[in-house]
Amino acid sequence: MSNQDMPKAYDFSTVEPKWYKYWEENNLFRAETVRDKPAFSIVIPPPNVTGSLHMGHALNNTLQDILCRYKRLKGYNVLWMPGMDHAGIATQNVVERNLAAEGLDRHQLGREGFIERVWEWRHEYGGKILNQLKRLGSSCDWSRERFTMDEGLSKAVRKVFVELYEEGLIYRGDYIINWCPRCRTALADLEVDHHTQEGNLYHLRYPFKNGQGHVVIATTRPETMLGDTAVAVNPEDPRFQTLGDEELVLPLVGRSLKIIRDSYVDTEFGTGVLKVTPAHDANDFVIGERHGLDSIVIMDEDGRMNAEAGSYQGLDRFEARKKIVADLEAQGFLEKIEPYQHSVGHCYRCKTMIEPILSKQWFVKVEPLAKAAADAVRSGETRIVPKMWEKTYFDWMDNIRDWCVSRQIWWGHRIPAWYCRECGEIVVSMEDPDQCPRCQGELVRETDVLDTWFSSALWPFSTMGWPDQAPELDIFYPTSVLVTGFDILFFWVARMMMMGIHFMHDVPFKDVYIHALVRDAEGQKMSKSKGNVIDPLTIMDQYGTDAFRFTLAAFAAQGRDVLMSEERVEGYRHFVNKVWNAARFALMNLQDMDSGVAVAPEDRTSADKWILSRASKVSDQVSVALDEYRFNDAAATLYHFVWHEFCDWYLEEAKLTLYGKYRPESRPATQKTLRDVLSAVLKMLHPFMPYVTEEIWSLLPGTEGSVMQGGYPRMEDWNDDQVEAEMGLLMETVSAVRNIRGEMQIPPSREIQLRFFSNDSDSLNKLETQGAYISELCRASDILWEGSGDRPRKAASAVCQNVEVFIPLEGLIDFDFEKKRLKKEIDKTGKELGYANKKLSNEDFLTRAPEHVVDKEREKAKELEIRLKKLETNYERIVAMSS
RNA sequence: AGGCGCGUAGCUCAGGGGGAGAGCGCUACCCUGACACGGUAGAAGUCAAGGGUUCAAAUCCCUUCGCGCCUACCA
Repeated sequence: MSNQDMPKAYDFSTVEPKWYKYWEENNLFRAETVRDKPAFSIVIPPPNVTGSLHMGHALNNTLQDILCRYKRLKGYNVLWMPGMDHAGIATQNVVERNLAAEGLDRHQLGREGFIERVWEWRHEYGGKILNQLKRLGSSCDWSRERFTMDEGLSKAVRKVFVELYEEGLIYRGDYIINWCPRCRTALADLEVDHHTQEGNLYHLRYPFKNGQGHVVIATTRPETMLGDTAVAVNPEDPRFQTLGDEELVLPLVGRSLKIIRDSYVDTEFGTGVLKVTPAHDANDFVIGERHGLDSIVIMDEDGRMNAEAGSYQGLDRFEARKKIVADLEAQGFLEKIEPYQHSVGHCYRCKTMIEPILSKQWFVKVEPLAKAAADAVRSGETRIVPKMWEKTYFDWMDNIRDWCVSRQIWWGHRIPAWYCRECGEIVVSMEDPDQCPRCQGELVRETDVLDTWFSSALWPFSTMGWPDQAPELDIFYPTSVLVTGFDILFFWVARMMMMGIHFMHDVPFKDVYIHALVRDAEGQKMSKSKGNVIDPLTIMDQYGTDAFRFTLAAFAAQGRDVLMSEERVEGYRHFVNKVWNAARFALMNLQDMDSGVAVAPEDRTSADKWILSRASKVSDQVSVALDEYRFNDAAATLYHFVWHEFCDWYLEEAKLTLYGKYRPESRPATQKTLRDVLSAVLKMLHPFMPYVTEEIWSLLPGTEGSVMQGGYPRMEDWNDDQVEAEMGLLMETVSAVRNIRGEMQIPPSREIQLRFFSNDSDSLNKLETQGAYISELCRASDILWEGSGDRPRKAASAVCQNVEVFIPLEGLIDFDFEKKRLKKEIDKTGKELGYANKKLSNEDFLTRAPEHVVDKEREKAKELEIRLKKLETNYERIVAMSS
């Protein structure tokens, strides 16, 4: 393919589709179970089977892909383990909705039938997100794709459950849990979202049994009074010191209530009297335990009142509230209702208001696991990046509560526990038991399934074949890094730490890189309900995957949220196009290149040596940035280098040699330089923009295979500070002349004369050897290298380091304007000099500041002084001219 | 209620003790044989406010104000 086939504008839509297929067909993402290369491994945060790609996924997976592609270039044996999560409640909800559309519900199908339907759904519609990840360019090893409900992972889950049970770290008990009446399941504390909302504080009168008055209690949930088994006051509260052992009568119910003393009661809140409902409030439950109170559950799993609620049985909890309040009022037990704002828990899946209910659930005793997990971070075995998240992690680990792992749904890992009908024995085992080992009685299996996060907690080792012996475990565990958002730090990261350490005796990852959340341009969290969601697929359709990925990387600064806006993506689309056109230029000029030709250092022009030196430094900087997860730095470094050094300066200079205008004999060396630097650029950019770099690579002469093969560019030999300084002066000079041209409104077509003066013959000589560049880049027809001597009288001037340049342009220069321009320069230089001198005259600065800082300041002052003198001389000359 | 983070150019953000930066936008000139998704040049900031530490503070510490987030059992 020649440049004639390369369109002027990069068209991602024709380029992108072919390459992903090529990569997959050539197994370029395949991890090997060999040990002759260093290993680098990442497990993907498994997306939900129900999920579709959103901005969070796009950021998360782009960053992982950048690391994986970068490490592959660096010669690592890379495993990026992909897979999906069965997402218990979410998936069950989706399938139940589909059933509802057919007029069915899951109970009509029965457990087996329903689960079958879920599997059908999973195979037919689930996991479309994986194709979206491919669209994004994710270089996962798809041959190893796993699912949290597949056979191997189910085995791992069962083994972990059984072992923890045998170790006494899993138990079953009555506990107050968060109940979602819509999902009809228990939820872990973490699965409850609290938001403040408007409610009422109801003040109720509870009369004394002896008929002598009443106490007033305050509650936000009056319907729970039906389950009250005591009333509590603070033992320190002076208002209740005279209270004896009188009992109260619970209104509407007639039950006798003791008055207990408990320091939990806040004397400041409400009336200082607390109704105690152990079965429906987490705090009351604790108080009930302390005082040996009865617990009366008054609701069923739908949130309707049960038989314990007497005449209210069958009413929904909110209807019951209305009716109870009305009845209390009618009977004179309602003192007042005041509006009250309070925080109420909602199901994180379906947003239904949760109800705390006492019930029998399975728990993991996590304190010992959490302690080990915290210690592993404290000791540095696992590093959390950025470090600020460590504190959050420790706070949670140190105050952790037991983890309720049973869920009353059907889709998930069914708990491997059996109950004996005869003797009540509980059997937990790897193999399904036939009969009770104690009394040979009939066993029934637990109907609950495990929390989805139970299986994802095992992800780093279950995906690699555990509990079987698998070479992957030896080679790739612990994984190198986990890339994730902080929103699942507790749900997932913390639990993987606990399980990994406990079962693998080693941390699951060496680094945890926590990236930002993606928000919209206003800083709002993107959510469907707010309607501010930007769909990554739409963005990719419009701007191309490479531009999108580069945008994500460029704005993924540590500890900051990413505000996504389309303008930015558009900006980086321009960058992709710039890269494309730089390649187009290169290909036009490399047609006749002899790849085999030997190039000696002296064959190269200064510009060649300069760009090689710059590329060398940039490759180091990008490397260091990526090693430290500073994706935005890496992206910015590349952007600046490619656009503002390679394109703006090098290509312009290379044109002279390539077109035979300057050192035509260096053409082969410049061709080789151009090719080599472009090739290095493609490799460095490849992790960020895989598609366009692969396309250009395939067109570039002298390349073979994929851009991701053959290693990261090694260019340390090209480092050359001297040539960089030389080119620095050239660029400064050219910019100074262009500045004058611009400010003086000298038309670009107008050629000018330049006259250089300097008492430093070395600098002048070096510039002179590059006179051709200067004349081309400044559009100067005539350059005089004068060293010392009389400065031209009618000319604009500039000072660049130790060189002065004059542009004699009688008739074109507005001398008043030149006067103003020079004055501005003089003021600026004078100000800087004053500042430097002030520092240098400060005795404390001279004695206390480090020597190199003082030296630098002295040097600066000296340079500024010389510069100022020259500027002033030139200024006076102009003044003399115009008077 | 505690904890964390953030206030830097018109916008979006880097930087994080010794010369205020980038992208976009804006202004002027230019379709020069890679690119107008482009080129050259330019204007633009009391680095939220106040105090402290230091020879030196946008940067470290404290306070205040504004914004965001996380955690929590005030009925």
